[in-house]
Amino acid sequence: MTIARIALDVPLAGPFDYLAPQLTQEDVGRRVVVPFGPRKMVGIVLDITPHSDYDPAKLKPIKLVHADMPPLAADVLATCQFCSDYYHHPLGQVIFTGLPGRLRQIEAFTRPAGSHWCLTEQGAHALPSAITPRARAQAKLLVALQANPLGADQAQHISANAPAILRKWAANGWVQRMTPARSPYPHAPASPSLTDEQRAAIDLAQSHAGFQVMLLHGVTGSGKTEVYLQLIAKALAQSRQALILVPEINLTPQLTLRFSERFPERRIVSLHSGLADGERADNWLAAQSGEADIILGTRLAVFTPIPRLGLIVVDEEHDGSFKQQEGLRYSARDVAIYRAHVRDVPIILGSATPSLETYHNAQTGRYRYAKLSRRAVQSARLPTIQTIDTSRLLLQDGLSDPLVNALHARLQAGEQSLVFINRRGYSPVLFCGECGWIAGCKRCSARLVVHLRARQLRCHLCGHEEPIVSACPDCGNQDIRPLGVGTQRIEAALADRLPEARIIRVDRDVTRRKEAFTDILSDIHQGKADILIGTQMLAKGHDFPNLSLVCVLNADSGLYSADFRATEKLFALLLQVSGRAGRAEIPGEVLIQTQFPNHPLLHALITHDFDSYARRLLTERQQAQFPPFVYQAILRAEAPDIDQAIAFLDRAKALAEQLDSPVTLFDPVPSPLSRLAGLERAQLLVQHPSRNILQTLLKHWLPHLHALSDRQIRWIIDIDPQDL
DNA sequence: TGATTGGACCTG
DNA sequence: AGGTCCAATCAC
Repeated sequence: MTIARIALDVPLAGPFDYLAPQLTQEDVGRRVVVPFGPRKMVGIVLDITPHSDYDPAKLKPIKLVHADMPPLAADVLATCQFCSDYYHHPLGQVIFTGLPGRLRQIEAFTRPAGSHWCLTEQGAHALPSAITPRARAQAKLLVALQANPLGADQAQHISANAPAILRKWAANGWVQRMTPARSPYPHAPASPSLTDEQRAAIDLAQSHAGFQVMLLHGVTGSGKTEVYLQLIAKALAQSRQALILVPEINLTPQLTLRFSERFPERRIVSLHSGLADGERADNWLAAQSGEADIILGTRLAVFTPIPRLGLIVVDEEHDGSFKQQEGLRYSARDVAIYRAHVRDVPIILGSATPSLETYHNAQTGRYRYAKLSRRAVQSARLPTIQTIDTSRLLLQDGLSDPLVNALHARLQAGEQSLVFINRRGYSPVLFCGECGWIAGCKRCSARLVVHLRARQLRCHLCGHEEPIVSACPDCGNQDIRPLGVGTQRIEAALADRLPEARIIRVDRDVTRRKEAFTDILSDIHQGKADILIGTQMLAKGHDFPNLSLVCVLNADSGLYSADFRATEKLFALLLQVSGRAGRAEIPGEVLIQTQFPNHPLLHALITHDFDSYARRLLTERQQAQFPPFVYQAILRAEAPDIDQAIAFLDRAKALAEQLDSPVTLFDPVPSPLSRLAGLERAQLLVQHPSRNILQTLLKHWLPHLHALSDRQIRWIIDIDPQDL
């Protein structure tokens, strides 16, 4: 008997056995269609064996073996197995989170034909005599095709009738679609001269050929990307492929452009959730087949099969978006390190503000460490950072006079300013001064945010919307006020106080339309704005050459937060926003409004001293037994009633205590946002300094929880959680 | 009375 | 997860 063990996209411990006499060991990793209960499903072959533990009489034969995709490579399956074990998620579901959606469907996938047209051999012979001299468009097309393959837009440029002509020729077999070939000896344009630090970083990265992790710690503008480019060039020269992971979709077009300028002959594909299904599958297959040399993508790209993988780069490695917050809660950065290990290739983690985990690993010598401490453009200096003490100043709509004056000065000088406030909407609270009522979301334990222009109250967590009330629903008081400031309020206040300024607001409310963000960025680059008001969106990776002043408004909430990671995140964010100021020839200035100008975080920021602040935070973490000195897992439970959730976690905790493990089990507590979209949430934190001991407990503990939870309670485990 | 809705059960 | 089966509830 030939039995195939198949992984399926179901939340069950697989795999499932099927009769598959037509398959051999070579077919491990193949895409197949199998009957599963009353339905058909796509599966991935994990193994071929002669025996099954399952009742042989109940085995069903597989229905179909797809040939539209080569088998998944062993290292991809190994990476999925690792994720399944480490994140305690069913293997089948791990494998399918890594597959592009189109390949999860039962139907076979046909890759779209190439984007370019070229002459077939037949066409090269037949066409010159087939075209009458009077058909001028056809003659011009033929001449062009004899020189080079033609893109659709190029062809259209030659003649508006080109698509019809080409279709006719294709029907005769004279032309065909293709993807333009790359020259085997690409001539990359001359790269800029390197700083000593860049040179040293490149040397260090190449000092060892196989697996090694290197942290590339470079201040904003120090030229990290140039280091990536040089290392990628080296990998490509050895006929290898490179995988580059970036935090957000927003950053991919810019980076793709920079890569394609440097490697004009190479095929660069991007992979992220913003792509159309077909394009994503096509790009994925281009990576798998080796056609693509550079694969640039967000976290999901870490699972892409890459046969000639030679280098992995994780850019902005500290960024929270590398951790998936639902389903398989993986950290793409950590999975990438595992993958690099399996493939025995180097991996570069780049950041201006490394995560404390990574920084600690670099300090202790587990990772190699290269630092770029100076900006690559000689004349560019780090911005000067100053605080404005708001504990003794009157604020108007959240703005102090010195800050408005500074904005005014830049406006006069014809330079751009950025006002950073990490809160969208008009104001975060609607408050009744009479009885203390605050507008809250009915489904979440969150406050409703005032959106003045839309005349709505919105919950930023669940999306609930309701009209703004004009009187307090509790006491009928007419005098209810918006408290606090958001981007919209700042926009209104500045429009009022600096009426001559052209102001652009950039937050999720304005960039909801698909192309909006790109349009806004291009407006900013063309100097169509004097003042930018923005949230995090503007903090990350965008160069504004004419920007010389950055103002930070509401940083204080992160200074004394209950979340132990808040200071790390705030410090990274502030350094990043500060980096927006003065990238080119203009010296930059940063102003931070704060009630706590003496906070050590702000001191470190002013002196641009990441290292001593990071070491300080690490000391605190060690004393308090927080990551990276312990490994954590959180059991999160969700139920209609908070008591049910807590009761479940209590039982779970009791069960864990019986397992006699040295891990620390904390008491179940309601989650910080305990009510979310109508369900109550609670959580149980488990931690231990040894990753192994923690994992061993989880392995023995989690399987018992299925028996413990009833239908009302949903639970998940979050390994290495980002926020508590 | 049949039609609608929810939950238990199962998948190789 | 997603389907099927079955029984309790519902509108007329």
